[in-house]
Amino acid sequence: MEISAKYDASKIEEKWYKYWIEKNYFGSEPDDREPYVNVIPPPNVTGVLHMGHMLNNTIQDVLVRRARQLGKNAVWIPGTDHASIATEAKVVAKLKAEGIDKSTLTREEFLKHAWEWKEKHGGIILEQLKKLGASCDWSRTCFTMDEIRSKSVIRVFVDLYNKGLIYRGVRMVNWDPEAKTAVSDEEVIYVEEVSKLYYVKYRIEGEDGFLTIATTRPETILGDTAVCVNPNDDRYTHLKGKRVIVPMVNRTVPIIFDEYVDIEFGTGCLKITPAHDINDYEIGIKHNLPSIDILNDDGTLSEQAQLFVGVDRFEARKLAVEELQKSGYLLKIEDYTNKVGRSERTNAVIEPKLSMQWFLKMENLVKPAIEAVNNGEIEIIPTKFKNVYRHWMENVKDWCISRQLWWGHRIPAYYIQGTNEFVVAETDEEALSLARQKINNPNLSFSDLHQDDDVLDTWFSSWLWPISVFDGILNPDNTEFKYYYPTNDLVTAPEILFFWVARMIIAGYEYTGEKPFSNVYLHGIVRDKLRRKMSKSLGNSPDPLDLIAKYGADGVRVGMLLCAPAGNDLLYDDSLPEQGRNFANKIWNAFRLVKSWNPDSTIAAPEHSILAAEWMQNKIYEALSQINNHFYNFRISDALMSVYKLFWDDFASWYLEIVKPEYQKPIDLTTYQKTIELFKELILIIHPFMPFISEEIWQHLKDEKDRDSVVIASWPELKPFDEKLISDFEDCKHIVAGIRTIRQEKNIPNKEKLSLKIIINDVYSGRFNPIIIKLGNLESIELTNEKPDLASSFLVKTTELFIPLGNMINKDEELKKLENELEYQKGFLRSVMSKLSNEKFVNNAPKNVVDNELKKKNDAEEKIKILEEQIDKLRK
RNA sequence: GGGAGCUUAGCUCAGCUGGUUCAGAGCACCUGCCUUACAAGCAGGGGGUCAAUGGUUCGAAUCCAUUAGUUCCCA
Repeated sequence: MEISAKYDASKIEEKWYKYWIEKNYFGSEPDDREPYVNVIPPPNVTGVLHMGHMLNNTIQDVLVRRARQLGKNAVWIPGTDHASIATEAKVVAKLKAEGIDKSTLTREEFLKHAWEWKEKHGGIILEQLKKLGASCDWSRTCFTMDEIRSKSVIRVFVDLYNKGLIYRGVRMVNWDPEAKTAVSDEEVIYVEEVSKLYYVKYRIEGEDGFLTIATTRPETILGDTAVCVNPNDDRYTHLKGKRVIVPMVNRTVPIIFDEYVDIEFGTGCLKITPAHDINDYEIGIKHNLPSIDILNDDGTLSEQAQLFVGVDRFEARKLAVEELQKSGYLLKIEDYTNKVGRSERTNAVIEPKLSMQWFLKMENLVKPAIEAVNNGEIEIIPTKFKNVYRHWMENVKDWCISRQLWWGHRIPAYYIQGTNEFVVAETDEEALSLARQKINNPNLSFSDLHQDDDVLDTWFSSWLWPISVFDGILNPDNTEFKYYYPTNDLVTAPEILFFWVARMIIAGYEYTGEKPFSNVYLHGIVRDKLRRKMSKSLGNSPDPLDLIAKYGADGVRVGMLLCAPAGNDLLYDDSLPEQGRNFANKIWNAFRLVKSWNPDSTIAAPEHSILAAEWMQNKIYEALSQINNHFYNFRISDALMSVYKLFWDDFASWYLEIVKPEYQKPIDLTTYQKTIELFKELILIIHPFMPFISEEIWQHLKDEKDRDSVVIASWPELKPFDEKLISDFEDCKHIVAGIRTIRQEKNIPNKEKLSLKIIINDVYSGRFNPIIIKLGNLESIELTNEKPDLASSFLVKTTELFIPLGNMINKDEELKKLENELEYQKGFLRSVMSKLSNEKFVNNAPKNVVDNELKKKNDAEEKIKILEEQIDKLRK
């Protein structure tokens, strides 16, 4: 069989993914095994796969595949999120491009377009995840707006309302004038921007004097209802009880006194616009001021502004400045840097705006969720995020859950026309019946009811995700929910710790009385080399599918993981997937080598091969114990690094080099079979990280006893390993390296055989001498008491080794080498002695530490003695 | 303004409750090799006063304090 020297991932990935799906290896049904359950953080229906998804889903897939190999009933639930604002914006834009304005459509017509759009684009990411090798149970794919999930959301809303936890109220909200909806605090991004600070004079009523205020938003002067100074500010105490005239609109408003005002900032005099600033709003309530809302929903000025009506707020700012300048009220303009809030979705500047919204009371809901993380029932990894979580939860504010959009779950509140009453119900029928009771009118008809026009925040559906994917809200007694819930590991980015994770924990305790998952694993954000976030606008994000095509899915997975310790950002660079691809190629070539061998049952296994196999087996168990431990601690990149070194360094560079037969010579059957066994164990450990190449090779190596696919084959069982044997082999490696170094120094070709003399002592076991002979290409190893003449020497621990080289020896060079080594050892001994001669150290330090220092002392003295003898001998 | 974190080799990071050879890994780098599994490779090698200062201790990269730089969260 002809096997390519270069591993070509593109040839096999699709084939094996199809095979896994056909065999339904990723499917799961409740049974008597222990379940292992992860839910995908549902990607947005508007999105396409980006690097963040690659990292997130690679980590999940590694965890799920390993759990499956560990014999658990593993299931990974995929799905998507309807993303109210983002999707509505996309659909509006698409319609606009087709010449259709949203305002000309009815709600039903618009939703029809939205669903069409969703059907067409909504599943793209999930399809792309298959290319990555994601082992999701696709038959369980959910969508936050499908029937079960929608009904669950409505059920929960009604329930919380009936519990008195949902209320309707006028509040200052973050208004996105572009999307024309309120957004939550978490969806506002504050960025420092350069703007201007305008100093404006307000005439004091009935006097000639002025008060000067400083503002960044002169257009809001039109909505001023007071001017405020600090009562401790001596400059203004004489103004008590006076009023000022607001420029442009000539309204008189009171001068009020409140310690909120910072005496140092600006002029120490603050204009108060309760309708358009959260702090002003609170002062307004405290001082009983009226609110004048000068803005329309789209960010243009309203009738109430009196001036610039219908003009956009930023244009109005310019006009206001001109007007103030003309009338002489503008004193000066300064450059000023302040933080401006922008909508995460539309990037529009957020307006604080008073409006009627729905809120969820959080105060009591968060309590069990705080407790669960405090007492470790839910672990957050890395733990530093526990603080962040606690801080947010303890200062949580009521959640504004309504959005002025059409795409989403419509709020199930029905207003009874002609009254100020409303009812909240899961269905139209129930609403009607409740409404009839409420106003005591049995003749009320459905046409007298009007359902709230708003929809719920998208997070109000995703916070139920681990429950609702198993229909646990509507049917809490169903078998699947009982079997699969609570889930195990939630893998996501720290960005959505509050948006999503915290709220899922809250919902978990409120609706199931249990945690929704045991571990929250937060990974970093994928950035470019300059630490910039990957973004479309910067153009610094590679297309993941291109990367998969170029480096193979396995290569990309390894690349993402190698550099992604928990909670640390990943600085993406093409060299990462390249390293992954190279690793795949290494595995491939090791396979090619083994495949090329011709086993011969008539040959006896050479001693070096038997020893190598024994060592390799122990080494695998040693590594496996580390790898298992890394997994236990969610140190996925460390686990991968251990696998990488185990395969590349130990198996390929050492083991295979030892057992490799001479060119075109057959290999003994025992070694051949043992090599295949070891290779298979390695493939099993590699599989979670590199599913495709591991399957390809498994298919070639497996025999009748083995499972049909590596996907369902068991993770190797950890067995005890011989640490002394492993450490003896380390000595053997050092000896081989010592020989190679001498070859390189003296320019001795590998083909030329050498001999090695080892001075007999109590510590050197000689156990791996046959291996040293093979790898060092030695004629012989001779154990002796005589230090030979004309030989190059080196030390491994306290064992002296010599390679006789006759007249190739340069005495001066050898002397110099030995003297350098001697100097180093003497210095080392001095530092050890300084510890040992310190009485306090000897008396206070634990015995094992002191003993260790004594051993270091003895070793150093031994080495010094050896080196001095060698130097003496050379000098003679 | 409040809070949290980070600062260890050129880069990205390990280093658990202070004490295994005056600190490890991967990548990068340097030197020599196209040695029929792999140049997407092999063999060998160099490189860090652990941000600074002070303290606790027999002993500090590790604990404490201060300072500087930096990132994030909240307002």
